[in-house]
Amino acid sequence: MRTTETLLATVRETPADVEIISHQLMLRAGMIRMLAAGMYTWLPTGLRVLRKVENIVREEMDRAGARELLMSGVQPAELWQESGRWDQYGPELLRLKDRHERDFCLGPTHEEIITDLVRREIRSYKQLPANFYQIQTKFRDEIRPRFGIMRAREFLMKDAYSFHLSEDCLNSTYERMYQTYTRIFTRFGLNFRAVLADSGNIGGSLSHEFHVLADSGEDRIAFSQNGDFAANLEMTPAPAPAAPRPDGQASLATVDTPGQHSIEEVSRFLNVGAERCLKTLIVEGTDGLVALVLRGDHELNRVKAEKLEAVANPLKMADAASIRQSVGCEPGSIGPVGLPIPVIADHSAAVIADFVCGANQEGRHHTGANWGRDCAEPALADLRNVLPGEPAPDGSGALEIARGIEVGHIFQLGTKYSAAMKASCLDEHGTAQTLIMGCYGIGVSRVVAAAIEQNHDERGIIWPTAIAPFQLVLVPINMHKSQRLREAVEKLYEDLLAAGIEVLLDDRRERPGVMFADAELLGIPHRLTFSERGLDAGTIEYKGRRDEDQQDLEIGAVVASLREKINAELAG
RNA sequence: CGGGGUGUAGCUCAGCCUGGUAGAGCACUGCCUUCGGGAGGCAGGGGUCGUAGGUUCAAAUCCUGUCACCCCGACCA
Repeated sequence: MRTTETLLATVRETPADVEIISHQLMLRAGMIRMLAAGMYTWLPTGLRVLRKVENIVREEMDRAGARELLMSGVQPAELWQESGRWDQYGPELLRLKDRHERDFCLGPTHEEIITDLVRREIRSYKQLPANFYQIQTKFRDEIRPRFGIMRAREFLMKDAYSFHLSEDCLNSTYERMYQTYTRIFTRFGLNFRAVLADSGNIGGSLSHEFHVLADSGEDRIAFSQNGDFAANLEMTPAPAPAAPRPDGQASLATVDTPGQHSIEEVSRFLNVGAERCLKTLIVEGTDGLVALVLRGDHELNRVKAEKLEAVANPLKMADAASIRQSVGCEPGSIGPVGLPIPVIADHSAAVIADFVCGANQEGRHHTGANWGRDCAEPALADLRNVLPGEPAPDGSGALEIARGIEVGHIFQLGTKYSAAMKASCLDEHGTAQTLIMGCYGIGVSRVVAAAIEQNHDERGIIWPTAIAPFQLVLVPINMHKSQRLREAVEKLYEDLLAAGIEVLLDDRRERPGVMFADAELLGIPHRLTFSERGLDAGTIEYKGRRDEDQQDLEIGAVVASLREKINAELAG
């Protein structure tokens, strides 16, 4: 393709108000433009990347025996009412009425539609297992769309749904999808990890998330060095305390701590390590307020807390007014001693003796406090996030914690939808059996943003070759001044195309600096610079996007050399 | 939805406090020079200052409503 034949739309300045790097670079590289909150137009350059991602997903899904179909983006309310989700889903489901006042919604996901299709079309166990997928635009009316394409309201998703008559069969397809996802993200050329995920409220079901590792990721994942253990941080059990609680030595004292509220402040003020202080968080419970007690240097894990029976789900921190009412003091000076509400302590908070905690009076703390003596023994639970270096729960070594962007999620659904919607089929005995389902999602458009988060530098994007908008950019220097150069460039361009290389010829009458800057911003992995000088020497300059320096290649060998480099990268 | 912020040229912003003829840089158009890392000169085009109302002789500027967007909190691919 020639630059003059497309809409390059690169911009030099970073738009204001744009927070994350992938969003900035997608705007600057002319990949997307915002239409409304969380809704974007994909410009030609961006669409090329999106299609690359999409095609890899499609190839691998096909290879795994899944069949592509395409469902309507607008869905009738009846099916959602049948599954019960019309009432459950909430405002994230964008509802609309047609001219006959019939209810519809914009599809945020397609379980209802596929289940309806399958119950009509599949009648015999001989047709199973079946796995159907589509690559299609989804709409979720997010409370707060942000980060550009990363969390858009309208986004492109690959969603697959599998159907089975036995758990074993589901497990085997699930495993196949796990392998397929691993292949897909490997082919993208991204650094990723599959982790065990929260299976939510659907009892006992297995679920894995696939994360692209990037410091800007919103999720935290924990994994052991040898890779045997990998889970979302919210799902990672904290290790039990190494030693039992020692006997308390100190006696309970009350000290003035004027204006000291946070653990850091109190710990510094009293010159006591944070691990000897207790952090008391007041949350809404199922029956009044509940206190959650953690070691000062530990962090509350919301998901773990939510799973406790006594704690409201979703987790909600109590507001200052209700704390004042039931505890009689401001947040920041609260502790378990004399606290008039139920106390649940994290295991490692419960083995500390002679601890520091709030005295439930503004500006005062206790020192030398002890469980059992100064306050009741607390209920125990795992409430905290694990820390880097702590042992993995399966004994596979020390844990590392990294940030990730969730780009894929596979899930064993069981019979949640098939039971509600009466989707069954006959088994080999002629008996109707409720279908067992799995579902498998990839955020296709999010992959594009995640790839940029993981691969960029101060000059712009650095695409992995497999998903780059172009594999190669050809930059002629002062082509307008030399007919001889123009002819050589055109010839080379044709040869590269003939060799199947996706090449962008920058045929603008621009100065070299402008073309170099745009090529780097666009993140094209390979660059050839062709000048009259090189023509005389019989060479062309080559530079990889990550390279420091250029190197000269013989003109005659350029096409084969590039073909080889690109093939090697695609084979990855 | 709650809290905070911003709307002035395609983009980045100044002007607003203290009301008095709408500005700069980049981008765009034309001409000249320049030509291997985002060139320079000259000449242009382009804004009912988000929007509706109010105060005033006079509103980008003050007041009220409203809309949009951004940032911080509960969801998810």
